[in-house]
Amino acid sequence: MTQSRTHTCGELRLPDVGKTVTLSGWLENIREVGANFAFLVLRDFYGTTQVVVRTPEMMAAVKGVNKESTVSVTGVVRERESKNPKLPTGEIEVEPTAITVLGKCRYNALPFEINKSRAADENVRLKYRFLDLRNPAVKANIILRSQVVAELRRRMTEEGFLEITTPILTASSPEGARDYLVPSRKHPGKFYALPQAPQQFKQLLMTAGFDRYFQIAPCFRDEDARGDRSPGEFYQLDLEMAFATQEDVFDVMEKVLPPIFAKYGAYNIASQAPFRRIRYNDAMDVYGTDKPDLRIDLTVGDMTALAKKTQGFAPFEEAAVVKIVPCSGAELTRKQIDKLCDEVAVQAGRKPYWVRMDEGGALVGGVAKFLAGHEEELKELGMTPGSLAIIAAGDGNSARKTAGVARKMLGTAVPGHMDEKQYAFCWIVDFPMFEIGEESGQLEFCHNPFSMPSGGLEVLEKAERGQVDPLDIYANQYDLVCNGVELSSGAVRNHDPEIMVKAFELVGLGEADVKAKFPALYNAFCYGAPPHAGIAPGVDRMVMLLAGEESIREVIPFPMNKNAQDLMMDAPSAVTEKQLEEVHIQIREE
RNA sequence: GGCCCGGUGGUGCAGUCGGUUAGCACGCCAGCCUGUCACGCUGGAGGUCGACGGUUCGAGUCCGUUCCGGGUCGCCA
Repeated sequence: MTQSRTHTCGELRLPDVGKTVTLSGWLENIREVGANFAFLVLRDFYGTTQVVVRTPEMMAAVKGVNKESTVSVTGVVRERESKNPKLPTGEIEVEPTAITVLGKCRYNALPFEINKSRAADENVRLKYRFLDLRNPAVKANIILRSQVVAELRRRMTEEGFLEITTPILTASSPEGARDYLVPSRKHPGKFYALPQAPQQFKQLLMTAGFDRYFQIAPCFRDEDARGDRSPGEFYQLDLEMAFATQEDVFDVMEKVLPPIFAKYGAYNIASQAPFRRIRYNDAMDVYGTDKPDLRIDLTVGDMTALAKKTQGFAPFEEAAVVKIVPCSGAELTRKQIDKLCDEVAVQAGRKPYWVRMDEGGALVGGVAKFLAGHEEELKELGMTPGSLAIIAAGDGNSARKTAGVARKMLGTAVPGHMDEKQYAFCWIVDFPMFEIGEESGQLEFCHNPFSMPSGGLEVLEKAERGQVDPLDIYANQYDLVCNGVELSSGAVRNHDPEIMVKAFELVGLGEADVKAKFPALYNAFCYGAPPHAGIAPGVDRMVMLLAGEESIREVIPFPMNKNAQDLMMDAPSAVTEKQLEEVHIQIREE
C-alpha cells in the first residue's frame, strides 16, 4: 500500500470514471447478491461510496471481514449500471483490484446498529460513544457544534472582542453552585476549585483595562443533571464589556446570535433586533415563568377575584392566587384533558383544575359547577365558546408556575396555538434585587450580589431609611430566553465598593463579608474600576436549540450520564493509595 | 432526598383475565440469488423476562423489597 487514500468516500462523481483510486473507510455494509457478486458500502467522514465485487479473488478478500472494520480499497472508478439518485456518489462505484483490512472489527455483533444508534439505550451509547458517533446523524450535531463555535468566535472577534483564557484551577467561591474541588499536593488540607464560571476573572480583566473580552469558557458545577443541563461541565460564550450599559450588551447579542440561528438552525427564522423585552414580574404574571416560549400565543389570566366569589370548592376559597389559561379550539377528550393535567402536575408539582365552555357558552366538566353563573367574567378572562381553561390555585408562585406549565402543555397539545418553526428570542429584564428567603424569612439577594441595583447607591440608602421597600428594588440584570429555554443570564455589574457594601448591609452583612467572599474583586474595585456589563449564553444549549434536540447530551461529544459518570472512561474512578497520600487525602470508611 | 414511568435473546419492542412451546422487527450464522442500495428468499443459533422474596396447582404477568435507567421537584444561572 503506497497511499492510504487518494480520495474521500464522499467526493467521486461521473467525471472521475476511469481513474484508479484508493479509498479508505469503515465497511458499513456488505450486500451479497449472487455467487462472486457483492456490493460493499465504504463510509468515511465525508460520505459513502459503493464498491462492487465481481471476482472470486475480491470475494475472498472480504470473506470473514466483519462490518465496521476499516479497509482500504484500490480500484477503478466506473459508471454504475443502475444508479441511485438518493446518494451524492450514486452514479459511480469502484471496482477493486485490492482490498486491505486496516483495522479489524473483532466483533460481528455490535452493542447496537450504527445507523440506529440513537434508538439504543443511552448508557450503552455513552459507553460506546466512539461507535455511536460513527452514525452520521449523531456526528452531525458535533459538526454543527464546531461550526457554531467557529462562527461565534469569528463574529465576536469582528465586534472587537478579544478571546482571553482564564484559570481552570482557581479558588472555591462561596456563592452559587457546589464546587468541584481539587486537592493541593503542595499545600496540605487546601483545595483548588474548578470555576463555576469565569465571572470574577472577567471582571478583573475589565478592571485591568481590557475593553471587550470573550471566551468559549468551560464551567464546572457539581449539581444534578436535567435534560437540558449537563452534569459537571458545560461551555459558555462568556463575554464582558467595559464602560457598557445593558443596551450595549443587548446590542452585541442581537447582532451576533440571529444570523447564526438563522444559518445553522433547524428552523431558518430567528427574531431580529430588538428582541422583545419583558419585565420579570410581567413574565411571571403573563406566562407563568421567567423563560416564556413566545412561539405559543396563550397567556395566563388572573381569576383570584372571581375564585373568591365561588362557593363549595376549598382550593378556590383558600388559595392566595388563582390563575387561568384559556385555550380556544381545544377539542380534547375527557381522557386527553386528564392526561394533560397529570402531566402538568408532574412538571409543576401541583395538580391543576379545568373547565370547558361549550359552543352555547355553558360551562361543562371539571370544576364547572363551582363556576356556574360566572360565564361572563370568564369570557372577560379570555374564555370563548368551544374553549378549554386550565386553572391553577395556590400561593402566588406555585399558582403562576403551574399555570405556566399548563400554558406550555396546551400550546403544544392544541393545534393552532404554536408557530413552532422559528427561534423566538426575548430579554427578561428588571429582576428583583432582593427577596424574602423561604427558609430564613429574611431579606436575601435574589440572584447574585454582583449586579448593580437600578438606582444605585441612592435607592439602597432610601431602602435603608425605610423610604423604599427593598423588594421593589430591581437589579440591572437580564436573562436571554429562546423558545422557552434560558440561554443566559447577565448583568450590569456592581463595580462600586461603596454600593456593594451598602447592598450587603441591606441583607444583614457588611464590608467584612464582601471582603471575605470576594477578596480579589473587592480589592481590585478599590483601585478604579470601569462600569461594566456582560452575559454568558450557554453554548451547549444554543447548539441544542439549533439542532432541535431535546437532550443536551446529543450535542456534547463525550457526555457524562445523568449520574455524572463517564461510562466510557470509567470516571469517576478509584485512585491509588500513593496518589491519595500525595494530596493528603484519607478516605473515610462509610 | 420526594414523586412519576420503565427494565423481556446482541438492539428496539409486543406479550390480553395468571395457563402449558415467551412472539415480532433488526442484527448474527448457513445456503440460494449477476445490479443491489432499508437488497430479496429459505433455514438456523441466540432468553436465569433486572435481582431477591411472597401469593398460587401454575408468575414475564399479581404483591413486597431492592438494584439500575429516564423524567420531574428540590438543587442549579
